[in-house]
Amino acid sequence: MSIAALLKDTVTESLTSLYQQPFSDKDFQVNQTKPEFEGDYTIVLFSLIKKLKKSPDAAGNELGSYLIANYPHLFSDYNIIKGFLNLSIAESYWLNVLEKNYATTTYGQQSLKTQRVMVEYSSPNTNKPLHLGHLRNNFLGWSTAAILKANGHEVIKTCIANDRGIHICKSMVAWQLFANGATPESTGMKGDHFVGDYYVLFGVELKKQVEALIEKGISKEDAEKQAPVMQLAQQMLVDWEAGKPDIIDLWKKMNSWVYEGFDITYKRIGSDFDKTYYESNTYLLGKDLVEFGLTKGVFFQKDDNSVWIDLTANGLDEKIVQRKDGTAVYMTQDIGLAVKKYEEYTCDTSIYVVGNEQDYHFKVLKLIEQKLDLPGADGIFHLSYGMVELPSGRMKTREGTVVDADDMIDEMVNVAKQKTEELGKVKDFTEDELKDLLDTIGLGALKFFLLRVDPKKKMLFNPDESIDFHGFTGPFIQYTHARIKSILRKEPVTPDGVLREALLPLEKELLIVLEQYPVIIEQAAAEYNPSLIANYVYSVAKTFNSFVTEHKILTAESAEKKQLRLRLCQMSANIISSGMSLLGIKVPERM
RNA sequence: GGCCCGGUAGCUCAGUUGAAUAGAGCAAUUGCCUUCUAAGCAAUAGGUCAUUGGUUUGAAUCCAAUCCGGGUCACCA
Repeated sequence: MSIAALLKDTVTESLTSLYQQPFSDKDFQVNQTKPEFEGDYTIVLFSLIKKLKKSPDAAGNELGSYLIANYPHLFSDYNIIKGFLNLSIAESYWLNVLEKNYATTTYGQQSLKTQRVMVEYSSPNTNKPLHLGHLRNNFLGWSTAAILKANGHEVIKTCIANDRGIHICKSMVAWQLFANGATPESTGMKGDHFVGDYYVLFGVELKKQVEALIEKGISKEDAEKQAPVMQLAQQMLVDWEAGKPDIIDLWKKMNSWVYEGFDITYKRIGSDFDKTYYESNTYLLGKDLVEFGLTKGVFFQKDDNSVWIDLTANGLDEKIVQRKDGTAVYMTQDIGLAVKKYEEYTCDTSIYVVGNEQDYHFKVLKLIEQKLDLPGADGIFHLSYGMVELPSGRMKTREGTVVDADDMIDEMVNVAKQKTEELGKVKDFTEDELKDLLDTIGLGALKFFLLRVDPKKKMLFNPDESIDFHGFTGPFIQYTHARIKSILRKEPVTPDGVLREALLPLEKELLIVLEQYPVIIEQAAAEYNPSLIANYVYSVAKTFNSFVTEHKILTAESAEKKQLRLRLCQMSANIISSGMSLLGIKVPERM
């Protein structure tokens, strides 16, 4: 049990037996003691004084002396300052934590209620390469899945490929018009970038044609509909839905190029999926459910035959679920896909890692599933994350301000290369080892940068200031790990040494931080929030660095002290490595 | 306009189940490499926690109003 939980239980029990009336852990607060006061953990007494009708000091003294008298193995001392009961935890307790855990490599409590959880993330469009926003999505989804697994849940990672629709047809039309049969192979380009260029070309051509039409006195709105390229794209969508063989062949060919490109990127960033759904297979799903909803009276039909749901009673608007021509809209297929997912995996929770611009969509989706009384409806959870913005605002494809994922990764690895060469610490590395290290550092910097911020919040990326390698960053933590490993290579922990040495302040401080790791993992899982892990691992590295600068390990004052510190090193390295692995970040042995 | 989210140091962010003098990193200034990796450590400086009012022994945190920023309200996905 964690010290925080143990304190809550112990204080609750003590209050109950001391004052002969029931207490719960909601009657008081347990905080870590601020560094300027004596003690390790603090009980805030104010909320107790009403119930006890005593002054904070009187209650604190009674509780403090009771705790010391009854739990001598847990508490060594206490003091009271202005309504705060500061407790010093017995040294033997901390030493025991260290002795029990220094060699532990896998952390994470098995939850009492183990669930089967689906995490859908990534969800790319197959007409252009991934950008920085997708990276935040991928890292977040992957890490959330890893954190849930660490807590004992069964996790199924899924991806929905948005592989059909008018946007896909646009790049296909442009390829037909302008490519002259060029392929990724013939041009030596990565497939997703190759196709993405034609998507951009379509936009350029469309703009040209629209401007020409406007000059002839046609309204902008009409011009966009009448532009020849747009008509081609629309016709192509009709042909695709009709299954016209040459269109289907082209579609398959171009999508396969994109997937080849995605595979390279996914492999590089470590994204993987247990199951991929394709919109081309799922876009017709949900139509039966529209029928079902109509007979159930959840949906209603307008005069033009379009089908709607009225959510005004829930404070929302009316929402269309089927077009007047009977075809499915985005919402329709999502209603269907949710049911399909449940039928295939019967997950307790189904998480959608999707940007917060779709908050409304998912609110409506869940409401509809619930009103239709569909299985798994209550388990739907939209893990909504904020956009990655540039100093100029949102990234916009049309304005060419999109930060490409592959470029970003390459740049990070380049910076890693430059820094590593400057420092010249790994000159004896083989070419493969060096390449591995640079990937580890570059990607580590990028992942940490995107994961350290609360997912819910939008975040800013300034391309002019490349991602830092100092301070609150991935490389800082990786570096700390490498330094620890360097010490442990010189002298590993021996399993025998009995620890009796008194703990110095920095040793204890580190141990207190290390002890909190399991609680952090649980909390990160409960909140679906990897940034808690990132912040925590950083605090471990920071605390360790203060400790290791002040105290010698290999030339410690005594053999026992050396063993104690080696154990602290071991435990710190294990926890840093474990925490970083939950973020999908590798830690090097040397750097 | 309706609904949703946000506003904390020059910049990027923690802290938001109420609690001691609001914390980090970057940028600035200053020390520390003959001994375990200086991608490090130690220190200085930097704040009307958007504004106003309220609840409370106690408010960055809860409530109300206002101002500012973003998102969303498509027979697009």
